[in-house]
This record gives sequence, C-alpha cells and structure tokens, in this order.
Amino acid sequence: MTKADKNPGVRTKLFVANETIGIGKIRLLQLVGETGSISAAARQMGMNYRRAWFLIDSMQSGFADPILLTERGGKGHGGASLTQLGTELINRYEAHASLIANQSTDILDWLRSVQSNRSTDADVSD
Amino acid sequence: MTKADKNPGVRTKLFVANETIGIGKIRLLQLVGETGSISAAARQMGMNYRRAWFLIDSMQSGFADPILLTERGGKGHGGASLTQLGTELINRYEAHASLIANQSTDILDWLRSVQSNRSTDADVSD
DNA sequence: GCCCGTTATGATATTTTCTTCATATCGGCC
DNA sequence: GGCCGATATGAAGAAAATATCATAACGGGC
Repeated sequence: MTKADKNPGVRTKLFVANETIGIGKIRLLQLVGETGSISAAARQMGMNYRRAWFLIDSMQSGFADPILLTERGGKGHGGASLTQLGTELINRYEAHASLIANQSTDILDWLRSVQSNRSTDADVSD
Repeated sequence: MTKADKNPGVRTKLFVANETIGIGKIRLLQLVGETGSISAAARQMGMNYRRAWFLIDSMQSGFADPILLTERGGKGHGGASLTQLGTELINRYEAHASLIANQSTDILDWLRSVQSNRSTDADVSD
C-alpha cells in the first residue's frame, strides 16, 4: 500500500548531461535548502545519507557551477546551502511541472475513462 | 569528441494503475502494429521476446480492455494486432508528447546555458 | 584536546531488474 | 501428422540499483 496513486498521473524528467532530474531529486534539494543540511533532508525523506549524497552528486554533475555549497565542521557542525543556481533550478523545474500539468488534463481524463479498475493495492496474489 | 555534447531533453511518463508508460513502450506498441507480431517488433528494437512481452503485458495491465489481440498458430503462424484502444493510446500519447515539447523550450534553453560541458556518452534510454 | 554532527567515500550485502535459456501450446499448411 | 513461427511462461544467472555498515576528516565549542 501507499504505492502509486490510483489515479493516473504524468511525470516529467529532465535529461541533462547523462543524468536525470525528477521530482524526487528536486524535493530533496528543496529540503536541503530548508533544513540547511543534506543529512537532515535525507532523514526527512526517509532515505540514508549515502543515497541522498549520490542523488545530489548526480544532479550536480549536470551543471557547470555548484547548485549547493557544503561545509564540514564549523558552526553547527557543518551543513549545506543552496546557491542561486540551485534555487533557480528548483523554481524553473516547478514552473515547468506546472505547465505540464496544465497540458495533461486531456490525456489524464482519457486514461481515467479507460483504465483497469483492478485493485492497485499490494498485489499479493493470495 | 566525435560525439557532440548531448543536448538536454525532457521526457514524460504516464502513470496508470501502478504501471508506467513512456516513449519506449509506445514505440514497441507501434512496431507491433506495423509488423503484426510481438517478436518481430522485439527483434526490430533489439530486445528479446521475453522482455517485449513483459513490457506489453505491463502496459496492458493498466487498461480495462485489450490494447492488442494475439493469436498463436493459424495463418502466418500467429501474430498480434492493435485494437482501436491500442492505436488510440499511441495517438493520444504522441499528441500529448507534442504538447509537452512545445512547453519545454524555456527550460531546455536554460539548461543548455548552465549545463556542464563534460563529454557525455550517448543516452539510449529506450 | 575531546566531543559533536556533518560532509565525504569505501566496502560489502541485499534487493530488484534484466537477460538468457528452456519448454509448452497453438493451428494452418504441405 | 509433422513442420513452422508465433504466443506464453517458468526458472536460473547476470547485472544493476539500492541499502547497510564502517571509517575518516573537518572545525567550532566546551
């Protein structure tokens, strides 16, 4: 349970320099901005630091300039903060996602009308 | 560097009944329609029948009615053909993809202006 | 100087996904 | 009735993605 939505949806991914950026990485980046640390963001998303770091690193690899600045040790024992490029990435992604959503009502309505109604809960056949 | 930097791209996926539909599965479905068989379509896309069948099955699972009809044995030793629902799926997907492409120029232009210029190998993701 | 929480990365284990091989069935056709 | 190429699945192996555990460096603060 708590898997995919029962309603049809549309998701878009950006492809840049061999890496992909979707809503998950963007959300993580947002949380880094809000919490001021990668590990706090990871905890909040229920993932381990290792994975969060990989995701952020893969995002970063697409850009010529840093999307965040990190610091270890120091005040607050270190942390991370977004650069202007990082926040712009978030903003542009969200603006784009919003445009897409506006263009998706037709196909979503159609999918709803033709989709299978089989229970999408955990399909443990027994 | 014969392989020029890959340009940024946008890809969208439909989510329906726990399954995803992207350009790869749609292309496969198209080829089934053109060739009249799943195995021919698979060969043409360089994948094995097992995988093609699985992809088609996962697509089908999202819909209440069949997107293709299959036949084993018989004239031509069997084959597959799209239903009207299957062709409508293809058409609607392509119309949707075209809308998305029109809305993506802004973010693509921006990504081009800020992306890293490290050489990237070809992306052949379906 | 040690403690603390964080960044950063290595090494290993586990899970998931994909591939390959193998087998069965179908039904017109010669 | 056997051959053919197609659909349809099972199952073992390989590969890739993800998770877990472990360790080091950092540097302000006490």
